[in-house]
Amino acid sequence: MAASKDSFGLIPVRSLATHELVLEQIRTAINLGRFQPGDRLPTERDLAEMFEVSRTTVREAVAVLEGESVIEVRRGRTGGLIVREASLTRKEYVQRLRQSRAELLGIFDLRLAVESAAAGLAAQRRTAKDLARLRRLLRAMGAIETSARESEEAGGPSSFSRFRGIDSQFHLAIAEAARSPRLAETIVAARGAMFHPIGAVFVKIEPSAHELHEAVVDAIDDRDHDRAAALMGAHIEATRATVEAWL
Amino acid sequence: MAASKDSFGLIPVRSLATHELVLEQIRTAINLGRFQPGDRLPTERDLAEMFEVSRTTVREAVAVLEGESVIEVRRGRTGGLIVREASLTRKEYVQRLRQSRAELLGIFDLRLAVESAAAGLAAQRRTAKDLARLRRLLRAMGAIETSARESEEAGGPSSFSRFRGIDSQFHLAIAEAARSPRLAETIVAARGAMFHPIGAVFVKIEPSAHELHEAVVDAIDDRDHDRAAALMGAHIEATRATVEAWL
Amino acid sequence: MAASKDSFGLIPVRSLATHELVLEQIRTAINLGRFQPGDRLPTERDLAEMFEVSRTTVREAVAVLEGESVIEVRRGRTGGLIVREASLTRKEYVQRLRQSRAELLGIFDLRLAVESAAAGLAAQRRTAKDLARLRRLLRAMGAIETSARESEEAGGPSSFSRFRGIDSQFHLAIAEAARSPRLAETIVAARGAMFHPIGAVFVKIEPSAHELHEAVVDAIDDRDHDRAAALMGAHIEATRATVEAWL
Amino acid sequence: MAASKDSFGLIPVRSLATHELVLEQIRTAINLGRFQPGDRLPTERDLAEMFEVSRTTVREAVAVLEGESVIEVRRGRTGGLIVREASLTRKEYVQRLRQSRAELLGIFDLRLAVESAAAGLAAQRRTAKDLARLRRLLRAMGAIETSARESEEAGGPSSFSRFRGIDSQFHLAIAEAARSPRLAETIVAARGAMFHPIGAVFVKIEPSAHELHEAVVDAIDDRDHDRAAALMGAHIEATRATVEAWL
DNA sequence: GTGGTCTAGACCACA
DNA sequence: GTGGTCTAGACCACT
Repeated sequence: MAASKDSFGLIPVRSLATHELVLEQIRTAINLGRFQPGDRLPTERDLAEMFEVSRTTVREAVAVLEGESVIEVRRGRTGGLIVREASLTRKEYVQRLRQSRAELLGIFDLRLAVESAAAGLAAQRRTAKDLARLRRLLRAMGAIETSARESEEAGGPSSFSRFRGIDSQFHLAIAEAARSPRLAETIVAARGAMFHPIGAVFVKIEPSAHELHEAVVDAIDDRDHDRAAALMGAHIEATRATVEAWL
Repeated sequence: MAASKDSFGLIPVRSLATHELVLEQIRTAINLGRFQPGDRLPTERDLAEMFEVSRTTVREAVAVLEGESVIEVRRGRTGGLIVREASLTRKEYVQRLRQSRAELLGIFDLRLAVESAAAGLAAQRRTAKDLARLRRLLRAMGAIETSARESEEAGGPSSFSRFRGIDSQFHLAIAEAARSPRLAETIVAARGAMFHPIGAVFVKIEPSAHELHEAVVDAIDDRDHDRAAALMGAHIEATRATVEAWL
Repeated sequence: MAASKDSFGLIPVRSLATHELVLEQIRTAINLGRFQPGDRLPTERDLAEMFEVSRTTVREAVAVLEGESVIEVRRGRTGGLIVREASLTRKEYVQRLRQSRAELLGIFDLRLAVESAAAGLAAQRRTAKDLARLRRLLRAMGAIETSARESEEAGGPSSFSRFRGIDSQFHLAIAEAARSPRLAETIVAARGAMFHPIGAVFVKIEPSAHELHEAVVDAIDDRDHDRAAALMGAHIEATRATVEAWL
Repeated sequence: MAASKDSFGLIPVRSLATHELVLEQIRTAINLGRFQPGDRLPTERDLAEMFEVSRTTVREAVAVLEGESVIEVRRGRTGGLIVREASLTRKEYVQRLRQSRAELLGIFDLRLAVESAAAGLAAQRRTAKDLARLRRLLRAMGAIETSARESEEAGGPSSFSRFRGIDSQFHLAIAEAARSPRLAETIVAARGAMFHPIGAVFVKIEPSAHELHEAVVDAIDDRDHDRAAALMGAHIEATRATVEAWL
């Protein structure tokens, strides 16, 4: 990125093959919790249609994910592409995370910038519908947290996983309420990048998360730009601290 | 961006050919003023090395830029790839800008977020060397502005063009001082996107720009995170206002 | 051609790029009817082998032909390079022909010289096999003419197109029977040049053509040099008259 | 030229480098006698201008000709590119000719076709000026023949060489009088090809040549198409017979 | 098994 | 020592 005197900021390019793009989208969707362990992905035929590519290309991506044990391919009438439970232990994950520590913490600089800004803009530009959606997502997360606390181990990882899915939806809903496609796009990319080294890891729900989520939504409700931005910033800083503590 | 219920946020992919990536990098470098009208780009062989691609691939990109009259190709020992003067009149530019008005203003949401954050982080993380570089760039911009004011027409567009080149260096220097590669990358992308619909247009230097630049650097000098971020925000808002006024 | 005193007959040279040579051969083969509308050209790999050039070079020629809508490029296993129907109306063709009237009529001087000579030599040098081939081609042309007359519109342009293909084969078969490579080469070049301004135009079959074709073959059968040459001359003069009438 | 069933008449291409084209033009001009032994070629600078190429390219061609001892490069004020005497003995030439016997005789088929046709057309289309030029060339050839006969060896090869130069001019003058650029072009190419394997060989002047030349011009003068064509045909057949006798 | 793209290296024409 | 062109081989996306 540095514009060193001789290179004029021109840096090596690498063209991503179509199946790599498909792979990344599916992988990110799983990492963001849009597909939960046990869920079935759309059929290859549908995926090909969504991505506007041929089935061959989808199959190449699917083959990689199967090779990584991220999904399981079941044949026959009841078959399909099934998302598997994350197979690494938490210890193994932390191991992997440490290897991309700098990268991971760096991403928080970006998230802090764009998600705070998005929360601020959302406070100014949100519609009643946006607000209703945020409240609905808050309730859903609350329910998961409660049930998780009650049966400490019962749902275990699975409840974390569901939490992460809804958490992602929540952050993206704020990005949408900010009515700024570029900003939203950057947020998605940053979140995707954050989960990339992690995979669909089970994340301990940090205690403050739910409270801060609610506070952000209240600020957005009040159309208070600065408070919304500040609270979102605090939330992300708290997450950064939690992650940093693991490493 | 919207994760509509059925599509799970999966969107059509389009693999960018290597030569398209090369094209965009060269185009952006010109738009950011890293190459001025009359400048020679690196030779095709050097570009190929920088991008880590074959000369063939570079040539495909070069052919497009030549077709668009962005560069001129001269043969022989004294030849090379020469950046041409922007050929559109200001009126024609404004015309074109209007067609991408929404896109253009949307980019400012992103710039505001990431460049303010970068300025804030720069205040915390900058080295003495970063500071010296910023001061140097400020002086260079001051000199251009002074000479431009004195001889209203003399340097004309050319002085604007040089100004834009240094202005870009200034903003990127702040991004670097923030020590956050992801943030810097996003800033480069946002600035590149901003100039995309514009091309290497000559831009009226807004009066407040120089003062705000200096104020930002002073805040960075003082290691004052919030003031640096706020002033950078003000600068970008002022630029947005200027652009909006044209449209 | 004039050897003006000062220039010693030395004229500017222009090196034809390999892909231009490839282009002209393919274009000429289509114009001569060796490939009919709807036909598939050999694959790019096969063309490269035939021309003894790299696929890259073939592709440059293919790109031009696609740009001119002479061929259509279809991808995938069932794809290939498909010759398209000529898209101009007859009126448009005549328009274009008029612009190269002098060039076109001039070519007939050359055709008259070389094709008459070839017919004469063929009468002297032909083998039984040559003769059988000529008779076979005569029958094929007769069949097309008959069917075209019966169903005035049915086959329409398509029957003209097939006729032209076989007509070309007929004339080249005589050139081959003359056992003179230089002469044959010149005949091919002249016929190619003749069709160049025309493209794969549909040509009204002139009434006398078939009779004269038969008479020429009879003379060749009889080993009558002068009669063969004279009849071929008459045939070409008749064609010239037909073309001249359009202009 | 055979359109073998599988190859569709498509044959290997070979792109001629610019310096090869230059080389061939200079070589042919020498072979046709446009430049005589001892003559100076135009300067490299002038040749570059005539051919519309750079001096470098001319120099490459010149280097080859020098390497073949066809010309001699003299430096300094009195220098230039000097055409040398043919250095092979007649025996060596005949040796070389035999190797291209078939090629050589084949060329006569083409010459017979196009030069007879040109003579015929010249009879129809010649102007008074064309005629005067032909008569002038006849006289020049007559003068050389007379002087050559008188001093059998004196001028020796040199008088043959001059004869060949004027003979070429004569045949090309007829081609021009035929007012058919394509035909003229083919004649030049055929004559160039004929001399190619020979080089600037000294040719025994065949006895009948002068008489037939005169007879052809008389026929052209009388506007007698058929007689002109027939006599030119006879002349070329006689030349073919002479050449065949050597082989 | 087609066309679409890329690579690494080479030679040429030009100034 | 620049851009212009070609080669031989490879992998990819599509049908």
